[in-house]
Amino acid sequence: MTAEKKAATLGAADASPDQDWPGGTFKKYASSVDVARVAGVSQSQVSRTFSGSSKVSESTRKKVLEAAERLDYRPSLIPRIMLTHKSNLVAIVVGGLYNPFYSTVLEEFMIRFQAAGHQVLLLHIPNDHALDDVIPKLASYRVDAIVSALAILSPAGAATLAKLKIPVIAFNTAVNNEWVTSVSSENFEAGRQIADLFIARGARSFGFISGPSTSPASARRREGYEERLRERGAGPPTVARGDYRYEGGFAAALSMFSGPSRPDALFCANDLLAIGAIDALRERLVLRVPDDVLVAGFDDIPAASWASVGLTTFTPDAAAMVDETISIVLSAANGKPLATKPVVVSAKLIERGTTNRDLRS
Amino acid sequence: MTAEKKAATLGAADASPDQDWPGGTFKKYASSVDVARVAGVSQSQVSRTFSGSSKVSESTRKKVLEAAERLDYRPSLIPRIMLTHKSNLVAIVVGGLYNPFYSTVLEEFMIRFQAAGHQVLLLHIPNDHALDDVIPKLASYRVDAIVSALAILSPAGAATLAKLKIPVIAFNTAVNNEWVTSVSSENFEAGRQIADLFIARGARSFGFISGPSTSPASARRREGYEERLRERGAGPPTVARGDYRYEGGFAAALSMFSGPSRPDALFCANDLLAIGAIDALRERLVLRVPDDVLVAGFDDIPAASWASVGLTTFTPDAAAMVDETISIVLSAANGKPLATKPVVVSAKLIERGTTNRDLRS
DNA sequence: TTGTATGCGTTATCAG
DNA sequence: CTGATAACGCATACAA
Repeated sequence: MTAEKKAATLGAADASPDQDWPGGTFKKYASSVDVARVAGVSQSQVSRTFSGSSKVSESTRKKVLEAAERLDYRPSLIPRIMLTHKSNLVAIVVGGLYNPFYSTVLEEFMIRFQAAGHQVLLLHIPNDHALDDVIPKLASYRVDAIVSALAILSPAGAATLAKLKIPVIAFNTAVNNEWVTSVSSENFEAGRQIADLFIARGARSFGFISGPSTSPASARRREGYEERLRERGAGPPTVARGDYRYEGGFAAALSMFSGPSRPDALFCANDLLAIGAIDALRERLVLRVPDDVLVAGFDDIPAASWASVGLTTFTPDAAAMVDETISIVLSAANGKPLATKPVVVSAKLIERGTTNRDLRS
Repeated sequence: MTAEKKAATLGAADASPDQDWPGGTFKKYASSVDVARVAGVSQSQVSRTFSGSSKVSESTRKKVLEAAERLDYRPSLIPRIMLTHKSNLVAIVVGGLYNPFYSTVLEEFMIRFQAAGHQVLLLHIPNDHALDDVIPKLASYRVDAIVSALAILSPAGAATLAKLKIPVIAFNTAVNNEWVTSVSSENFEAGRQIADLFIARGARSFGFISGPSTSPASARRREGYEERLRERGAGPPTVARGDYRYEGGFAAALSMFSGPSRPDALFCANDLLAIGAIDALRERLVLRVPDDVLVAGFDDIPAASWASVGLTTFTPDAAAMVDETISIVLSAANGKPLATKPVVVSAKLIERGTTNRDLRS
């Protein structure tokens, strides 16, 4: 009876399998069964024609292709996911796309994943706390792997992710556990390097504008900076807290330079903060950069190399980081266990005009 | 026999349904059947417990939840897609995330779609030509709708998309057809407004730096600008072609001001171009902005309001555009036909220091 | 309230 | 080379 009914239904569908019906029923997609009927072959042959692997006679192939064309048939990937337990879906979790560093990296990821035959499921997490909201989605769509491109990912957040038993690659945050591997840039060493540069350029007193208090990257950069300053016999830096945004850098610089200690070198946890600080210095405090204050950032966002900015900063080897991440994801997606050792990519110091008058355009 | 075998398999799985097996077999996710067995109830009851709608006795419910917890069970959405023909997946197709305008909009979309219970499948298209590569993916994952946030979408590209018979919303590009609706900002009128502003600020000769030649938005902005200049009795603007990027604006300004005609007002098709042009003017040509040249852009990206930039520009009402897009997508996802009339949202002129000395910080 | 049976659109296996 | 048929994991109509 069911077969009967189906035959009738599809008899009608033959002519127009994806149109409105009198009753309002709407058959959106033709299935391989529909195509098979129109082509006069078995459903298996349709499947084989489209999967390409098996061999199908030329005549059958032609019939199938014609029917498929007529019916606008597109094979669905959904059933395949059920069979193979692989969705070919990779989740990328992002926080602040306002930071050009992350949007650039995201774009790079998309391009690379697409090239590798994976699709990207994009998720947004405003803060670590909201992680719980997206966890269910991640599992429900059976994503093969998760890339966390969050500026902030706490160990607790990482633990939550690990419960999913889906491989997680933490991009730019050095957290690790059984299911979480990290790919991040060298932060501590960068802090040390910039301290040396500042001193070489003649600075005597130092400042630091941090990211959010919960950012491990910001903390590491600061630690390296402070350690090296200590080693070189300089006093500890004055510290103000920013939020990784332009406005935060602007405000932090304003308050820092309204205080008693006015550093003559300022390291900021990222470029947006640094640009905000420079603007506060130049436009509001009428201080000259680099003549009165040296400034450096981290990320090498496009604006850092604008002629009007010329910001000394660190270029994380984003290409290498993306490469590493992709290869980890691909092997994880192939079922191989995660290599648990964290990957650390070095960041290269780029000196521009904000620490060197000779480099001003 | 099959049942026999399955029982055996799952007998083992009971204890550890998602662990490595001696043979290397790996059962990643527990299914509702597994949970049912452990809980000692039928699979239907598990389904009912998790769908929430039907009524399940408290005792059954508790047994199911306990078993699910033990097995780390997460219902899969995949079968549901097969049943309902709705994936709850919305594809967002992006091109240049290097433009902060688009990355900001993308972030807004993600937040809104997630709140509405949809997931975002992100696709990248470097150029209109590459559209064909992603079309199959779009159909294969049975996305409910497609949002095209491409800076450039040709009518031909739109036609290609339409063949999918999936509702498409073209964001910021005014192309339309049976399956493609557009939500874009008012471009022509903006061009007219900026012409008036330039004239009011005393400009006599005019320039325009365009986006890529294929960008309809750029073309419309230019048309409005030229029309109004003509109406006001000014000569036609000198035109140079950029590419929507900082570097393009920089180079275009350089070449334009090396030529015979040096405009004293310059309208750029977007903010990145404008900022590049300003830097070329100030840093390389030693011209003052706004004293020697007035400059305006379009998009109101964050950098436009930086103290060091202070760019006069147009704010597209991005929130309203996203709102409109979301509501179209949601109704389309509910099976309603597309309302085919294009939506146009006005953009608001924001005057800052690059056209007005009094507004310099 | 609970259990049984069926279908969704593929791929894979196994006979012809 | 081709065609049946059995899964995959869930939702749901139907029977109990």
